[in-house]
Amino acid sequence: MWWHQHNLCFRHPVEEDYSGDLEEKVSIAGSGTGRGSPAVTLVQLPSGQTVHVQGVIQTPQPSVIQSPQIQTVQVATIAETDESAESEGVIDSHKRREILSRRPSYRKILNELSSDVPGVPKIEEEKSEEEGTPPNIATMAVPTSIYQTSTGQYTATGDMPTYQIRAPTTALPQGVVMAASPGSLHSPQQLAEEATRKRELRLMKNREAAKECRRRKKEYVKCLESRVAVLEVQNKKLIEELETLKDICSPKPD
DNA sequence: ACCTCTAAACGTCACCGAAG
DNA sequence: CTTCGGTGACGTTTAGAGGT
Repeated sequence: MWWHQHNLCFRHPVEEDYSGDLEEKVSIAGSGTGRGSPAVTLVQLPSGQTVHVQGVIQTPQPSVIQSPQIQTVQVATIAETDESAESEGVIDSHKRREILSRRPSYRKILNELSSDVPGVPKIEEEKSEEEGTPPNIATMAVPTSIYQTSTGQYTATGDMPTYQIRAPTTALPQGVVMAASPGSLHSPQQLAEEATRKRELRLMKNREAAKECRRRKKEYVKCLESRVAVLEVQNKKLIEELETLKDICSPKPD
């Protein structure tokens, strides 16, 4: 399973897709300066996006590798629970299954990443315009008329593609949802209407959820790309440092 | 101008876990 | 148990690039 791979092997489809060519595509604009200088490095991602990597590389202890390694930690945790499961029984096996079977949401993963890497932006809990709206049927049926995509573009829901327009015309007008109490439904026709209404509502919500999910996924992928770029630079600097130390420490031939 | 290909975005369905 | 939100999978549409 996808998430199994993510946990146990530190492999991730996204990483698999991107890490390979990043090695070639990531270009380092202002390559690392000497030790001690304020190493501000511009890293260009394959997408053209540039990343400043200063904050990440500057660690309190310059010679110690401090990679977040979130996945490794997860593996260790799982291993521990595996051992204790023998003594603790069913409860832990349930938990284990939970960990293994269900992949955390992109928001969770990215937020974990961002807590380890200062340069990584957090995904907002909710979009600001949604925050103010109470969980009330009448208001939540209104899709945002304009929202900003992850690429910074603004999309109006008004200019929908044709296949969206031909969505069932029985859909209620946006923002208006009939509040029919179950007790007031008698005839089969009313029941059918109620079922249709519920279906339309569910579809609409799922539509929005899918959009949001894709947005988060894109953000997550971007985050991983930046992280890869950052780690590449960090790696390069460490190699350079190692070479320098080797030069210093190697016995000189007489 | 017209195809053909491809990447990106979308809508829907099915499934799962969390919450009530 | 039911409801709801998140997400993978799948099929569809669209826009843009490249070839004829």
